[in-house]
Amino acid sequence: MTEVETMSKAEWQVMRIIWTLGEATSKQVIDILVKKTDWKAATIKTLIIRLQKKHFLKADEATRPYIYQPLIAEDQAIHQSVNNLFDDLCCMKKGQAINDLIENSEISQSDISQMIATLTKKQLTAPEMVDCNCLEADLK
Amino acid sequence: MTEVETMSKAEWQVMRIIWTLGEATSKQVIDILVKKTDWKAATIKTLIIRLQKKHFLKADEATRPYIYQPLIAEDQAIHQSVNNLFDDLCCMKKGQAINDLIENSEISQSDISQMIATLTKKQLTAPEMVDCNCLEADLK
DNA sequence: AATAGAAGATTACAGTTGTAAACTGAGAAG
DNA sequence: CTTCTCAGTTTACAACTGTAATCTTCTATT
Repeated sequence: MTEVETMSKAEWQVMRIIWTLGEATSKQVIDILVKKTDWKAATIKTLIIRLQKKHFLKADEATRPYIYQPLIAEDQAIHQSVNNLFDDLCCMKKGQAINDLIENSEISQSDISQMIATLTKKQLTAPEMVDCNCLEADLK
Repeated sequence: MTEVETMSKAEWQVMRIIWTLGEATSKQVIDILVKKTDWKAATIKTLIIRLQKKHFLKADEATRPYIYQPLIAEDQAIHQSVNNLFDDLCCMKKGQAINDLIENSEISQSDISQMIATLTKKQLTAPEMVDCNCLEADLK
């Protein structure tokens, strides 16, 4: 049962293009993705249609090559995806997972400063240990 | 085409139990997950079978209630899942995504210190800006 | 106006996933 | 030895995904 509509990996690639361009025609999306992947134009069209059905994208049908616009902000979509994944992890492992991510990602100076600030603040109230709840029934 | 076998969300829940216990019988897994979710025992059995087919789990069939053991380490599985997700994100957005994660996760003192250390080291060589490659063909 | 080419819509099809019932075999209980 | 029960195996089925071909309908061009 799909409580909340989710974006598949392939659909995500389409959204990235449109988020970055702000809005786009199918031709723009297709041109870029045909270079970037092995997909055929028809595949990309299918993805665009599915994204509309899922309400992640809408077509401005005023003019003829439709102009597709995102119905969800990139930041929000990222937040949802990342949270969706982290919700599955053992609480105890999240810190290590994030550290791993920091090590393996290219991050700008300003984002690093931001993170250090966030962490420094968090340090004031952080628990000595976080314990594993993998065997417990979900509260709530 | 599935280059690398992946674990579905439901399957992940089964693995969590077994990782945490080290090894387990199906009954142990079922008892815990029946409390934790709405799944029926049969559903959990299916998941165990699929995990075996995917080589994430093996059954020690020496004794009769089989004893299931993980064939992949939790840390490694987490690393793979997290990377798999982050590979889809716009490079420019990863820093913010990680920061968001830090804000929303419960993290222990020692993990925080570790992260600050990682970040401090990273600061020495981090770029001023990371730029978006969403519209570019994949290099490599 | 006739027509080609592009853009959008419809149909397709196999593999994965969520979800589970039904069946079977082996050990426990009588 | 027979029978019940539990664990393990098979089968099931719809939704979602990856992947795409085909069909239809505009729009621009001759």
